[in-house]
Amino acid sequence: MGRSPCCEKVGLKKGPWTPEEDQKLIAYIEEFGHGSWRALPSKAGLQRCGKSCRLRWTNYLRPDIKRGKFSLQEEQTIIQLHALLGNRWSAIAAQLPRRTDNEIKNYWNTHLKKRLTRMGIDPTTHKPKTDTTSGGSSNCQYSKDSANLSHMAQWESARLEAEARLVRETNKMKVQRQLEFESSKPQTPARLFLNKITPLVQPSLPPCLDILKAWQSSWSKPTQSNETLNSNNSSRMHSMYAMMLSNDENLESPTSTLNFPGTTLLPLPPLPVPVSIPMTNNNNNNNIVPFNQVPLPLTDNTNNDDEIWKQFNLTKQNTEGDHEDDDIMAAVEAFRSSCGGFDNNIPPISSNVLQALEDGNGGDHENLNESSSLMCNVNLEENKHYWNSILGLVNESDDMNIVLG
DNA sequence: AAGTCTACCAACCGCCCTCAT
DNA sequence: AATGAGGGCGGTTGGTAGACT
Repeated sequence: MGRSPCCEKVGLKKGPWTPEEDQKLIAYIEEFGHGSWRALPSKAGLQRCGKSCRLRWTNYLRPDIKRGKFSLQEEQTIIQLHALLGNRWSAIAAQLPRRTDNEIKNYWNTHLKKRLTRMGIDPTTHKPKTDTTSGGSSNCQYSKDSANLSHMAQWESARLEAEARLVRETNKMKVQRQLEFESSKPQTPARLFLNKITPLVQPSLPPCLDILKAWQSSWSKPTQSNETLNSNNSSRMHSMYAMMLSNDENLESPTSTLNFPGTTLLPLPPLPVPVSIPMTNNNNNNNIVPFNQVPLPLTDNTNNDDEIWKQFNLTKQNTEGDHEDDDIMAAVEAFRSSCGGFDNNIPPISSNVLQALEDGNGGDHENLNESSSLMCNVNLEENKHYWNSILGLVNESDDMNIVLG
């Protein structure tokens, strides 16, 4: 026995909304709020089902929706989060202020997915597609490049997950404090959610700082060992190919500190010092901060990633076998140790992303330890090679586009 | 100019989850 | 515990506009 339909379908209009219908819906909601969606159409004088009204409002009519072209930063965020969360569009949307899950989903399907595919990356797994039908040295080189990309992705994935856990750990303490604080002052209005989020006051922090910081660290700092890289474990790819993918448009981003200046590899400029975002930005929010804007609890702008991973490995040894989340917690501990404690002003990350991470999308935990040692073993020459390889891949991709186009 | 193809995206559909009863 | 309402979510469809032949 199936569910009864949400409304009588007979006589109800379907298809595109007219401006008059939009106006009716807006006027009603602005005056009375949506209340029960099922009851709304008749009250508002609309020949639509409640579900249709809800979709129209949440995906199109809400005043706090940002429309138009996605920025490079947004693209990067989508790809990163998709790699972590898969097709959990609502969770991804929660990290992109003023974008709806539907819009992100469409953008993924029509733009990003194709771009990934064109780059030889499986958009589902975020792994490089392996071509077993052909051989040759160029393919060997490509495999190595892909492996390097994977290793970078492992690092990023680990960082993202560790960050999320780190912030959550901090928030457990903060929520309690905040509740205590809130109970001592008048209640603020509940936040409106755009797919459960609201537009946020953008902090001045450069987006994706965490990832870029990690990149800069791995790039700029020679490491101690020359152990061979193990390339058989691929992981998810994040912003490094987001930049590659964006190459067919404009690599210059107002927020990116990374550039591909032709074929010349230039040192990356120093990143700004992370600034703390106040726990309560503005008055009425749930302290949700875009995923990519959660600052690392760094106390200065020195490069401490190597130290982090040293600490990580030490902690890992001490906690091995305790829990499936040991890797993450070890990383958290490493952060904690290297940073000299938590920054008390770290904002929380939205719960759905954290939940998604916890729900099993941290499936690469087992790679964390390996990726840590891998990253520690990447030497400067290999990093140079890595970036040159990316340039090569990007150029190759462009050439292919020209030929195919 | 007309027909066809392609990309885009708003909207729909059906399943799932939560909550109240 | 079972049931149903309400709403959220992700996959898919279909209309439309622009590009191409």
